[in-house]
Amino acid sequence: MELSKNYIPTEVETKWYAHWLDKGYFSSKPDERDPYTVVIPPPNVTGVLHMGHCLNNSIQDILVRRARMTGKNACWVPGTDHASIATEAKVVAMLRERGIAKSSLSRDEFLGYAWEWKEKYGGIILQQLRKLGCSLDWDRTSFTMDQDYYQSVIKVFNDLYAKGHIYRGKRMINWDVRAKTALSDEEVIYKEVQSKLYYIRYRIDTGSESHHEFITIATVRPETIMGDTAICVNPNDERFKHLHGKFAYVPLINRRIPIIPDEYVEVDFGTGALKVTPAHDINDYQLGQKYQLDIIDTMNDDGTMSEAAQIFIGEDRFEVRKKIIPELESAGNLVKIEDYTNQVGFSERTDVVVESRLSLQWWVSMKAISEPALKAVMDDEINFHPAKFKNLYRHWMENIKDWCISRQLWWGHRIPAYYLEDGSFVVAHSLEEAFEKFKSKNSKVKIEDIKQDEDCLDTWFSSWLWPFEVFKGLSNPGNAEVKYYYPTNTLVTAPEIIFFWVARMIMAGYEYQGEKPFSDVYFTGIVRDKQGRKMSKSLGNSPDLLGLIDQYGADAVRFGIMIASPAGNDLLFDESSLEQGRNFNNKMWNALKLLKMWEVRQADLGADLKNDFAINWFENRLNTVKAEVEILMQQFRLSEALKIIYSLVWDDFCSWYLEWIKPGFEQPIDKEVYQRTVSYFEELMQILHPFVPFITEEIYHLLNEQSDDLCVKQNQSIKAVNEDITNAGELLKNVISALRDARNKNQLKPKETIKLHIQTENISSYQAIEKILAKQVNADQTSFTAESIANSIVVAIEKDKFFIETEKVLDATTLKAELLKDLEYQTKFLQSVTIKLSNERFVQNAKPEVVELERKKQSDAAARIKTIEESLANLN
RNA sequence: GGGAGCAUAGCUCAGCUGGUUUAGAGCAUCUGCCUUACAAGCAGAGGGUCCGCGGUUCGAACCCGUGUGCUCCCA
Repeated sequence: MELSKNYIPTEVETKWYAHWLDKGYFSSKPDERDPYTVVIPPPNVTGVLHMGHCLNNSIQDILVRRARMTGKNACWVPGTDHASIATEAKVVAMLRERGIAKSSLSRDEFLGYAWEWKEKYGGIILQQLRKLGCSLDWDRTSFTMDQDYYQSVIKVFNDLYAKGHIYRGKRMINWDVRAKTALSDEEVIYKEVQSKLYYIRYRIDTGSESHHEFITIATVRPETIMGDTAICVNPNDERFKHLHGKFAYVPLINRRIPIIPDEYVEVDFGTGALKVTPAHDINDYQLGQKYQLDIIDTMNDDGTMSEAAQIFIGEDRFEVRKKIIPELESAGNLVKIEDYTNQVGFSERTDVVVESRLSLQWWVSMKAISEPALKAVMDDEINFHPAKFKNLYRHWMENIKDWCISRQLWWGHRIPAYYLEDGSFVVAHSLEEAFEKFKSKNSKVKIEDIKQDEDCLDTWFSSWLWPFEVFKGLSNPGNAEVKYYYPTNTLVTAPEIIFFWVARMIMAGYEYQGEKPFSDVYFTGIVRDKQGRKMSKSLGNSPDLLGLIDQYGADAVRFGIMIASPAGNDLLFDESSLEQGRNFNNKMWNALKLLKMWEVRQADLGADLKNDFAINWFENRLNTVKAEVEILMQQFRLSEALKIIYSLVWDDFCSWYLEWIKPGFEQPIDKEVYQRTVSYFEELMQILHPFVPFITEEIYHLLNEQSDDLCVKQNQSIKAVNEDITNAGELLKNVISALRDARNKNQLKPKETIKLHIQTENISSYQAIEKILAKQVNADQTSFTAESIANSIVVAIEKDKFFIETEKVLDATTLKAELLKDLEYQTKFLQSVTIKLSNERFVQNAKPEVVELERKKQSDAAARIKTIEESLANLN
C-alpha cells in the first residue's frame, strides 16, 4: 500500500467517525461496569460551533474517551438548550424578514413559527460536534423543552411554590426596553460611557413668595426628575444643615418633595445633594424604602414617558433627555453641564441601556436551597478544578440574592400561574388543576375565566435540572437509568457561568435527587484572541471553526486548543498551535511510513531483546510516561498530559528510539525488534487516542491487521519502571548531544566520520550503549582509553572524558573558550555550595538529606572542575 | 464601590510540601544541514532583575506585608 507523503485528515476523519457510530461505541446502556457520566453543557439551540465550544467539548471528549478505554461504561449525553431570549430574538428576526410582526401574532401562532424554526435550524451545533470527533451518545440527545422535560420544569415550579421558596413580588429589576423583558443582573453588561452631568437647581419652599432659595443637584438623567420624590444630602455636610426637614419643588412639574439627610450621599460628589427617584434607580429605591417615599413610575415598558411623568408623555427617554434641557434652562433651573464618564448597564441581548424598573415578577428565594450547595463544595464533596474557584463560589453563595425567574417572552416554559380577572391566582400543573383549585374556593368560577401567566421562565430555571432530567430523574423518579448514571462524574464548563448554572445545578441536585449532580467540575478558560480580547461575534475575532477543521483536521484543532490550556486559565488562541498539531500528526504519519518500509525488510537476525538497550529503554520510557499521564489525568491536568505524550512520541520515540534501532541503508531489520516496535507504536496511539482520536485510530489499523478498534481498546496495567535503564538512557542522550555539539562547533560536517575514545572509570556503563553512541555521532570506531588523546576534541561529561579524533585540522580556540566558560560556571557554583556548607546554621538546621545533597553537589563540582582542567591542559 | 485572581525567557505556561533551582518546557529566534520516514523535517545553540520594595527563615520564584500593573466576577 502506498502511503501519501503527508497526512491527509479529511477522509480519514469522516471514515472513522462513521465506523465508530456504526459499531455503536458511543451508545451506553447500564451494565455491571462503573459508569462514567458526563452531561454536555447544552449549547443554545441557535448556536454554531465556536472556539469556546471547541475547547469545552474537546476536554469532555478526552475525559470520556479515556474513561471508555479504562473499563468504564462511558456515557456522554448531548443536547441543546431552548435559550429563550436568543431563540426568540432569532425567530422575531426571521418573521421580520418575512414581513410579519410578532405583535400581529397570537401566542400559539408565534410558537408555531418558533418550533418550525427550531426544527429547521436548531441543533446545527450537534452536527458540528461530530466533525470534532465528540463521542456523544446521540440516542440520548435531549432538549430542555422536550415534553417530559417541560413537565419537570413545571413540576419544580409548583413544588418550590408549595414549599414557599417561590414568591411573587414587586421589585426593582433590570428592564430591557427593546425586548420588553426583565433581565437578571447577570444579563446586564456595564460599560463605560461618555455622559453629561447636568446641574439643576430646585427651588426651596421658604414659605415666602419673595424670598427665593435653591438647592442644586447633579444628575446624568435629567429625564427622570419627574419621578423625584426627595432630595438627599449628607447629614454632616455643613452646607445643607439648615435645609434638613425642609421641602423643595421639582422643576417643571412643581411637586413638593422633602429634603432628607442620609449618610448614603457622598459629600464630595457633584454638589453633595442627590435627587431621589425611587422608581428608576436601585439605590434611590432603597433610600425610598428607608424613608417611605412615594414611588412614581414615570416610564412605560418601552422606555417612553408615562402619564405619571405629567410632561413629555409617550416620548422616548433619550429624546426627553435632549428636550428637557432647554425647558429647564428657560425655567431658570439649569445651572451648568459638565462632561462625565460613568458606568452604564446595557442589555446583553439587545445592547440597549437597561432601565431599573419596578415590576411584578416571580422570584426564588435562594437562602434555604443554597445551603447544602455551599456545603458540598466547601467540604469537597464536589471538587473544583482549579480549586481557586472555591473562594469565588463561597463568596457568592454566602451573599446570594433572590433569583428573578420570570421573563417576558413566549418561547420557553410558560409560568404555571393562573389568574382570575380580580387578580387572585393559583399555581398549578395545568389549567384543569388550576380550575379545581379555584373551584374549591369559589364554586362559581368558570374555566374560561382563568388566564395563565403570559411570561416564561428564565432559561436557567430549566437548565439547572439538566444532570438528572436528561435521565428523566424527575419525570420518572428513581428509574433505572438515573439510578445508574446519577450523580454524574465530571462537568466541564466555563467559569463565567459558575453562578448562573453550576451553583444552581448543585442546588437542584440536592433538592430533587438528594445527591450532588457531579463529583468534579473542570473550569475551562475563556478563549481569547492573540491580543487577549475575548472572542465575540461583535468583534468578529472568532475564527471559522469548520474552516479550520477543513484546513488542519479535527485532530490538529483539538491538539492546538489543548496544548496550551490548563484548567481555569484563559486560552490565547493562535493558529500556530494548530500548525503544531498538524505537524505532529504528520510526524506520526512519517514514522508510520518508516515502519512500513521496514515491514517488508524483516529478517531473523537473532536479536537478543533482553540485552537490546534501545528496546528496553523505550519500554521503560513508555511505562514512565503512562504512569505520569495517569496521575496528571486524575488531577485534570490535561494540557500537561498531552505535552508529555507529545514529547514521548516526538523526542523519545521518533528522534531517539527509531534512530537507535534504524538499520543501515537498505539493510534488513530484525523481526523481533520490528514486532516490538510496532507494538510500542500501537501503545503510543492508545495513550494518545483520547486527545487525537482520528489519526491514532488510522495509524493503529495501518500498523497491523487489527481485530478491534482503538476507540474501545482497554488500557493494560502499567509495568514497573527500571530507574537504572532510565538513567543509562539519559546519560546516552547527554553524551550524544554533547558530542554532536562539539562536532558542530568544530565544523565537522555530518558526513565526516570520527574516532571516539572514552576515558571513564565505568567502562561497563558504556558497553551496552557503545554501538548506539557510535552510530549517533557518526564514529566509525570507538575505544576505551586510560590516557588523554593528543590533538583531539575533548568533551567532558560528569567525570568522564570523550576524545574526538578526526583527520580535520582543528582550531582549538572555540573549544578552549567553551571549556573556560564552563570552568567559570563550575567554580562559582562550587563557591556558592561551599559557602552554604560552611554556614554552621545551615548544617545544623537543614534536613540531613539536604545537607547530604549539598555535599554531593560540592564533590561533583570539584570533580568536574578537575576534568575540565585536565582537558584544558590537554589542549595546550 | 465590594470581591476574587494573576504577574516567571520574545509568546504561552510548568515549577505541587520553602532545600537536586545559579529556574524548566513548548512555540518563536539564531547557526549548520535538501543525511533515503518526515524541510510540516534533522542536529545544535542562545535567551531570565522569577513585577518593585520591605519582612520571616540557616535558606524564598514559593510564606507574610506593601506598592504597581493586568484580568475576571458582582454592584
